Amino acid sequence: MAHYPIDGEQQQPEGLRERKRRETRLRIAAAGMRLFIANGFDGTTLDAIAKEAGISRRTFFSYFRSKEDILLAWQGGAWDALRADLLKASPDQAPLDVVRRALVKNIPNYASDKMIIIDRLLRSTESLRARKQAGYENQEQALFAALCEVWRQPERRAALRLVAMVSIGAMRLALEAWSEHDGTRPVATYLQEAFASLTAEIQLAVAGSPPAPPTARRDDTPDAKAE
Amino acid sequence: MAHYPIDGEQQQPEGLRERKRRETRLRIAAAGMRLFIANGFDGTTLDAIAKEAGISRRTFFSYFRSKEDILLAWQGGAWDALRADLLKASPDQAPLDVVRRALVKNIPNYASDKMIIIDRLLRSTESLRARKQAGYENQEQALFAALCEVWRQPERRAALRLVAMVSIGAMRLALEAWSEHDGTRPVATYLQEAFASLTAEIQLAVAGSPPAPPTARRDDTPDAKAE
DNA sequence: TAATATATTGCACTGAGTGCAGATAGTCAA
DNA sequence: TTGACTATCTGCACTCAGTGCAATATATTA
Repeated sequence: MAHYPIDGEQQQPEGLRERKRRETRLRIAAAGMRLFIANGFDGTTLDAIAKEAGISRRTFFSYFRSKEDILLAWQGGAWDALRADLLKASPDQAPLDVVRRALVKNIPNYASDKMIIIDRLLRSTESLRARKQAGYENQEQALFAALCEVWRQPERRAALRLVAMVSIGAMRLALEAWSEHDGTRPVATYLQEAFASLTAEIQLAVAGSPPAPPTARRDDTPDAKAE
Repeated sequence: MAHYPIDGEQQQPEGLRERKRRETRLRIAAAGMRLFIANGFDGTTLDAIAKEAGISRRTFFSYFRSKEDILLAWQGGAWDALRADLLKASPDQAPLDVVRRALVKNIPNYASDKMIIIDRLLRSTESLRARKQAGYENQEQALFAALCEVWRQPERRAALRLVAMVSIGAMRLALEAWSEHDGTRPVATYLQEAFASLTAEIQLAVAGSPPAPPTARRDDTPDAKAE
């Protein structure tokens, strides 16, 4: 749940202890990254990272829970700005529109230069790929929670859950396409296209479907009767 | 990619070797499941599983690549029927409608009795949760591939990708809700509601949005200019 | 039955992650 | 500045997942 950004500024006067701790964390993250890029994720041992960062192997685990966490720590950051934008919205607007606008505005923060490198590393191992996916699910939950703060009617919760799913999904596909093209076009373009394409497909489905009231329909076979 | 089902029948006359191999695999999977349920996933060692299944620890790895794979092997199965239904569809129909119908018809196969138990185990550990998520992404890819076989126009690929994302996402949320309520209502209900709710939200967004041609719009800020 | 292919096993190894206890260093009050 | 107090760092020993290798056992086929 805690999202430990790599660098986070604080306003309280900071003791020496806290400063060193922050610096050490940063140093470990940087060392890990350097080694991952040089030798790959699996080719980098914790001993190597600890040595590079100038700490003992044991101490590593008081900063990161696992080797994978180093990589994941480089991912956070843009969420706070996004969340702030969402909370500014009025509940009169359509949730999906609000999220779309907020995402389009903030997605460049997600898609920085190093993101492509991190992304490549995240693809290198099965368990990392899995964790990356899980990260999207966490963002979905966070987005859902934020939406619930704006649209407070309990009867809309299910719909908001869907909106969160669709939005994070669109973002994921946009980032995927962007990363695949090495960031030649801006991410926001892919994202806009995704939302537009989604709308088009839904309207196509509504048009081609039997007269469809906005509530659940009862055609098709609701129970398992397959062959 | 290979989806090793727990039990798969074959038509070729089966040698003794193959039969024993199949039986052993099944025995390991069952032993693992029994122990996971009794002692939890983390509380079950490979030694224990090997002993329970009557094999050596080393042999385990010639049947499963990891402890987690045991759990994931219990998940496959329903995909083939779903795929067959999809390939029957005509390209004149709306993709999203086709997928919705196919999913509603086949989802009971996904949501069997033991699924709830497996699901509970999959939630127990972070890395398992991550793998479960990754599983959905694989299904998304598989669904996308199937859709591309029916709607062959290359210019629709992006839209089909979106349809796959939305559909698997809706399925995921439906299964989640179903599992959370211990399967009291049929899964198909949740799924229908998800699709209906999704359609409603999109139409809400289209209605409240500035006059929106079906292609990407140019309002909002397409490039990084945030604060 | 003999020759060959494949499965099983034990052994030794690497590497991630944890518990514990002692050393080290920052903090704060007198 | 000193001296308690507390958080952090470290080494050590341990568990467990997973792998490479070579020897053995079992199935297949001629």
